[in-house]
Amino acid sequence: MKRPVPTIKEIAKRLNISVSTVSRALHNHHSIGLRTKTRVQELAKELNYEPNQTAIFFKQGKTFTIGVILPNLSESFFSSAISGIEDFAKTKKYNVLVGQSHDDEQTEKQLVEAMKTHRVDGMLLSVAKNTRDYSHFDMLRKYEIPLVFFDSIPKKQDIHYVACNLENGMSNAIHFLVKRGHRNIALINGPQTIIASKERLEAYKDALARKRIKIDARYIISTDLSAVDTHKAMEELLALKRRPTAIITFNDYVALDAMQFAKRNGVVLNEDISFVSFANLPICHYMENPPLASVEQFPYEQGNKAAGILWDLLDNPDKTNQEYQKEILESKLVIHNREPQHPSILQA
Amino acid sequence: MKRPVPTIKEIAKRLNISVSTVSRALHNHHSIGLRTKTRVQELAKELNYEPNQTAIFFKQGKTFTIGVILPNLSESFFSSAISGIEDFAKTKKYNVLVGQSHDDEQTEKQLVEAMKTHRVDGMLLSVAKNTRDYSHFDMLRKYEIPLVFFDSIPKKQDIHYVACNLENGMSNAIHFLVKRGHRNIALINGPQTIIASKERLEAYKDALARKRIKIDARYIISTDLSAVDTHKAMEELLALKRRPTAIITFNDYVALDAMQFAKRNGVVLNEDISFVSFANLPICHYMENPPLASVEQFPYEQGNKAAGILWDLLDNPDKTNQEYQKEILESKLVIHNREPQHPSILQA
DNA sequence: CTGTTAGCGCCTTCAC
DNA sequence: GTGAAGGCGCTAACAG
Repeated sequence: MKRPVPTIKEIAKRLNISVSTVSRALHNHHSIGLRTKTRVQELAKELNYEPNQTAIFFKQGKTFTIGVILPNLSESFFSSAISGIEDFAKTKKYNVLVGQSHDDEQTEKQLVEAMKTHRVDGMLLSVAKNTRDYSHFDMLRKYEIPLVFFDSIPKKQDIHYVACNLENGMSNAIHFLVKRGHRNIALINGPQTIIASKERLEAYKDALARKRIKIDARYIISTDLSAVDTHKAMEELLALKRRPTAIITFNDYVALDAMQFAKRNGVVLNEDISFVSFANLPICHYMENPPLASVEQFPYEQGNKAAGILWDLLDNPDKTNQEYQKEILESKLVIHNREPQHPSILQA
Repeated sequence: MKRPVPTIKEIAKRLNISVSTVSRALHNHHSIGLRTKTRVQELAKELNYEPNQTAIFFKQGKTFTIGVILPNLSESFFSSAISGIEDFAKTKKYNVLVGQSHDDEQTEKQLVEAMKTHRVDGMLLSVAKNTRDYSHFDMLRKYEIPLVFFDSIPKKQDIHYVACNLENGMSNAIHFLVKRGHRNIALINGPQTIIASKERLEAYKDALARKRIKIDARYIISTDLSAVDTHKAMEELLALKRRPTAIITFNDYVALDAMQFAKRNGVVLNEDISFVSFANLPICHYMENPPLASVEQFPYEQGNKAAGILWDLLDNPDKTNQEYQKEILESKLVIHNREPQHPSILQA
């Protein structure tokens, strides 16, 4: 025979006072006499009273939950980002619902739908690689569910977002390489359909131009980021008469694939060809010949800021469809040293 | 001037029928005439009616949300596990709340508390490395919130859990090494305080015994899993007169640290000393000299099964404190080939 | 200072 | 086949 879960009603009955008094007493409302207040609070403690959140969610029309949809937690970029989000959410007593789109548009849409149904107060989203249609984002707007993008941003007006400007990082990267005597610098880029590739490409061109280095179209290759495609790209580059002496890759994974291929084809890594990439994965610290440097994109900070913007929107719902907040972090080139930065460990 | 969000009340008013009729019509209740049913459903569609989940949560006293607390999403083990959880949850229309304890007991407790407050229907948890006190788990039991552990299990009776039996994997590993002629096989283990270390140690001893190899205490070293501690362990091992020719490490990260140290000290990896580890990180595929093999612990499956058990408990709440469900997967040795298994890519 | 009351959206007896 | 009414737990407007 278990006692029913205590409610304010229960407390009220036991104390022969009204529920509203109990409610106010529990909230330390000033209009409640000290005597009753303490009586209520003591009984509440004694009964292990805890407000029923579902009732409060209902009443307030809020769930104190934000939804986060991102491509893939297995990428350290995103697991860092979610830490940034989580840490912010914690300070605001918000909880975090996650969903992985696995870079699939359909899955992304389903997740958006599921989270809308669950009535999250707002959402953070990093767009899946193959998402072309943005109707689910418009839908959220119609429902006035604030949405803040981070890292992977749709080509779309009037959105809130946090992203990392790659120009600076790319410019640093080129500068770094040129200073080391490189003039033949290739770029293994991602698919042309995604914004991130465009940005890299433009930054690459700009940076070379500023160094007065002529752009060679054969040095610029788009891939779908798969290992095979990267290998093909490398094959092309290695076959060139004027072989590049340095290669900048879309991200560290691509760099790994590229380097693996190069090595198998007799290239001495970072001597014959130097590599620089984007993202700065922790595993680079374990490699014998990691890319010489990576452009850091601050995932933790992006997540954290995105959550901050969302928080701001939740606070001022009117803003949601008015002023669009954009936050742009500056990327930065990180020269790799070989000392291992230990990734957080233990898996038991 | 925006219309209010449509409710069944609204629909009822417009159709001049009662809310209960609307409610039943929307649920396809048999006692509702076809005419009214379709009228209701059409209007509902037209108004874009959607039931207010928070109201339903409230009414049903459920949130259709499960909480997942794990040490660290940055470990690929856990990001796989969460995929397993997410995939299961999706089939049951459950959502997943996540929290990272960062292997800290206090954080873990706070997360448990926060999720309890949020009224998750149940929780999945992988215990933080330094958690000694289990009062938060008992607390959940008192609140009758079902809890299923996975991977990292507390030393505690009467719990539901999914774990991976390391015996098989360890036995395979030893067999693998012995077959290659090794007799001097060391173990760099984790901290003695955690169960996972104990399991490994016992399995190691058993497996050696079965091979009739005498156990040398100097071959067994406990570390706190940090890089420095691993390096120290390696130093000790390398200093032995009878140097080990093979080393089994607690996990891949430890293996990486150990190998890095060994290499710097002139050891030719996997020739002078062969390495075998636990976990099978994807990055191993990119290494020039990865551990020869890893004991796979099936994180996706563990997460998936744990979610399944939780689902079962949610369905039969009486079970929660009665039959304790334990699911034990068999670990398996995976011989590394060098072909890259591409980790899911893109970060833009 | 405290109590009364209404109502959030939905579901579910119970009654017609 | 349909409607009326009550209630889930909590808050807040209004009334003393």
